[in-house]
Amino acid sequence: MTVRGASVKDVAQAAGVSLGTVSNVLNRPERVTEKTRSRVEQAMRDLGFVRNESARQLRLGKSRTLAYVMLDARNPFFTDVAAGIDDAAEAAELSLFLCNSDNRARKEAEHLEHLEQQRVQGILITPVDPNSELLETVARRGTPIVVVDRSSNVAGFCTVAVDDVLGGRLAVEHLVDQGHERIAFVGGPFGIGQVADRHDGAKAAWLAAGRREEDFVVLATDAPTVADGRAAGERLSGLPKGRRPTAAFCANDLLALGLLQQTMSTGRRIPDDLAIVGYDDIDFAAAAAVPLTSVRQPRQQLGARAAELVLDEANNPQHTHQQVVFTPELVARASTLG
Amino acid sequence: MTVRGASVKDVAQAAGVSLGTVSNVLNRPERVTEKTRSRVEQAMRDLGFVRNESARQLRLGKSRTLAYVMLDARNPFFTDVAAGIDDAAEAAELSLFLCNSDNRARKEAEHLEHLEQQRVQGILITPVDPNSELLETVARRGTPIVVVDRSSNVAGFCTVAVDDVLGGRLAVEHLVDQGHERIAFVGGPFGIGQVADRHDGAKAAWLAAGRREEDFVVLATDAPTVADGRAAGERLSGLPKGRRPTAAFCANDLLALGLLQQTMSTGRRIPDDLAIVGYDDIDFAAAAAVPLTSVRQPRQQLGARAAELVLDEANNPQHTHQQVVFTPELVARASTLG
DNA sequence: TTGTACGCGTTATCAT
DNA sequence: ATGATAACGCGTACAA
Repeated sequence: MTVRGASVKDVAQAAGVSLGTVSNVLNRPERVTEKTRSRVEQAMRDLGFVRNESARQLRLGKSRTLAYVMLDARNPFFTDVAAGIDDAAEAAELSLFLCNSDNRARKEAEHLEHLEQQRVQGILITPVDPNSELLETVARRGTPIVVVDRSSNVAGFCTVAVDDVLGGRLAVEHLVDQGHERIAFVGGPFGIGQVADRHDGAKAAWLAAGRREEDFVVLATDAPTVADGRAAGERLSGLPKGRRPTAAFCANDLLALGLLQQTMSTGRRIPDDLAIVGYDDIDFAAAAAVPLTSVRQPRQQLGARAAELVLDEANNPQHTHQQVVFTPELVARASTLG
Repeated sequence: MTVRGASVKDVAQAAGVSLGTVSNVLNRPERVTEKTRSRVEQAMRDLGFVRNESARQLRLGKSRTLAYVMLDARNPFFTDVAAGIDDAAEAAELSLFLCNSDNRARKEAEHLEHLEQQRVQGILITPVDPNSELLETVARRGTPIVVVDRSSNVAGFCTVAVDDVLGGRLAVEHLVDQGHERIAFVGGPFGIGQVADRHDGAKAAWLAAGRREEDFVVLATDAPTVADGRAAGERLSGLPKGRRPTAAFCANDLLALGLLQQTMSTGRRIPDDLAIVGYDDIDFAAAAAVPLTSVRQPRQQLGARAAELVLDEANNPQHTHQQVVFTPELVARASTLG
């Protein structure tokens, strides 16, 4: 019964109606008699008819799709952002496609170009490099773009970000308040803007508090992952006791959780032997064995707001670009509170 | 300079060549003189030309896309599976789009239909209900489908799964080996096949070990999340000491981590006061403060194998459907080892 | 290199 | 209410 790739024509023929009627059944069912409509629908089922979105889009000029190009699909922070976007997309009756750039510029570029060629309604992206030319080019060519979780020097699109410098500052001010006199910053690579900003805010706060530069120890990691957090923990343990920091601020919660686990597994206690502050406040942070103090970003809101902006650009001719900056917030928990 | 939606025609005109030549520049650049080619390319840049994937696809009949419809994009297990798929997609030079059904049949159906209409090369899916008619229908209409992490009674597509009944059994046999005489199963909703199978395997193993049915306590949860794991922990604490299980097997690691955290936060010790076994062996499991014993599924392999199968179905006329079942493996860690 | 038929659904027009 | 027909959107492939 089923025919590979039945078209509207085939359906019309099978149902004994004209092509226009089939189209009406699909797009304006109220104009068709109950009886003929059900006959057409039966024919569609019999033939296994599937509307060809390409042909449709070609005619209509736009798709019903939004896309989010994620920096790291395995980091809960980004999937939470995606959830915020998804809610907004659903409300607008669009489907959301998630693409993972996996922190690689090449893959990101391929996704961007592919999406652009698909004529998606808009692209949300947490880019490897927010100042990349390609972003600007794609925006200029006409696809609405919103950069999520980064601001950018480049014009041509909206950005929705959280003030990472401030976040770094909040973390360190908290540690200073707790009386720490030597701390570590754990994070990397510094090519990731979020990491660099958090570091800069942290260091500035440290110096502003009158602490010494040499008491701000930087432990650079290859990637902001749990595994690297554990590795950083091993390096910390290796330091002579006198030079060992009493607290660590990690560029994200994955690093913090790795560090926390490594520290506890060697019998040291948190926060007595080492206080830890993370960043992002992912669900796993509060659920850690020693609940993690973390800098919270409004991640779902970040996504939702970004989606709003991209839809506005897609639909509102009066749209003007804007840079939204949310304020992070420190959530103090047991990992720093004696 | 940039014109909204310049087409090959516009480019041809601007470059002073024919439409066919532009097409050649795009698809068979070697057939075009260096000189005209660069002239055409310059025109493309000037006009901001973007290839229209719809028109292309319409002509070629297929897309360069693979899609994975995930049951829960926020569960690390599924993002790990997605990573496995992504590697395979990349090797085949296809882009992978991730869609999140968020465990809702309606959303899943919309994604499926949309993807089908897009004529994606294949759909990988961890379905809400592997026996749903829609899956079979989509497969019958011609889109290659592979069901991931579930087997199905329905014919018409390949499945790649892990033996969840066996997984449940391994978990409980381990607990029996450790001498536990009363255990809890934490999981739900039971409408999720994975949950039901793990429960069934667990219970069967318990009875097979000669333990009593009433010593197998079921704590049903609303969702397999960290928050629900914590809630289950509170219910456990509420049981009178004599009737309280000494071990818990959780339907996934999220539940286990929640339970672990709640237990420790009330000063009880793991595994002395409560032994815990999780399921999936996500990265966070080993990184928990008390490293979690868990049933490991080969999640990246699961994804990679599924991608292979869907590509085989898409490209090999001799393709025959197959049901692949991987074997899970218990990874014993401190959360059960005294 | 060029010209042109083609893929397929949408929409409009005129006729029945 | 439905039929018949054609123009359209745009890139591709192939004959000339």
